[in-house]
Amino acid sequence: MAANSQFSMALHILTLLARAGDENVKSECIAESVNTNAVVIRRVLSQLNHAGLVASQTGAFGGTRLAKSPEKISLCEIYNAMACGEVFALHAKSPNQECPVGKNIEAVLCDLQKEIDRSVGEKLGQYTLAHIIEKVSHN
Amino acid sequence: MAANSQFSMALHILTLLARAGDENVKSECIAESVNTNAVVIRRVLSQLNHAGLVASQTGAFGGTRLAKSPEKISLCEIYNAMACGEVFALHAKSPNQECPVGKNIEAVLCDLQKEIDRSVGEKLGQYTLAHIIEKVSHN
DNA sequence: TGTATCTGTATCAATAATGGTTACAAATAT
DNA sequence: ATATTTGTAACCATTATTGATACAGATACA
Repeated sequence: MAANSQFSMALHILTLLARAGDENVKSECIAESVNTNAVVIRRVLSQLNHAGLVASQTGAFGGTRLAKSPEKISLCEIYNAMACGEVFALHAKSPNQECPVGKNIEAVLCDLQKEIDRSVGEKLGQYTLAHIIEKVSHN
Repeated sequence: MAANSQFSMALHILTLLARAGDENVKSECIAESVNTNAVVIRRVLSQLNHAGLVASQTGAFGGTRLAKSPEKISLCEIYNAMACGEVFALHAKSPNQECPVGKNIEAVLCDLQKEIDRSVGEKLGQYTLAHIIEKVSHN
């Protein structure tokens, strides 16, 4: 497949967990809603775990639940947890350093990239998981 | 290769064209500065052509030059010309429509995606090619 | 203690996107 | 006419994502 849909999956998963409250939710159960394989879900959950957004338990009656309340989880946190990368990529191979443009363009692009990424983070930071849950419930 | 660096290449190319003024620049010449193949450059130029940002001439002494002054080319126009897609992707496969979350999450994500993309466009729209040229020259 | 259950992760296959390369038709200046 | 240059098609290599199987380790419970 092509484009990275992990952020979308993460929002879907977190919405499901929020609705389950304190209950542990199994990856198999989440996979049914997302319509994919349970391992794909566990891979996303692993990243959300490391970011401290969810808590998982192994063993019988194990599963995953939210580690923070939905109001305290910003979409920016989720986006960063998934390490989705940047809005645009820099040159694949370094440009010709003997050309005045080639020599300087990388630094300029890098600054621009950081600014755009920061802008996306700020925009995402305006919303929390609670907002998403509310919109999903109102449709 | 992995990430899409066409927007970076486009900015590099347009900066080179701006410096050449009225002169036609050959794809081979641009390729040397970008450190890639001339066909890769012509592929990017083709998109910039369709967007009306550059004008190309075939034949001997042909090449490409800017179609508008750098002050009148916003980074948003360039970004859109490259059709780089979206900041994040929606679900690869449609979620389970029998699940209340699966049924509604797609529309919510689609709205969010549009809002984030619009935000990126606005941020990029704050700059023009002239800004990039100036920064490249000042380093 | 033994069993069933569930996570975490390694591994492999399938698909798709990007970039690099060669090739060649069409256009154009001289 | 000839040389030059663009515009594309076609193909390959590399890489990222997703999907799937397998299994070790953890855990609840009888």
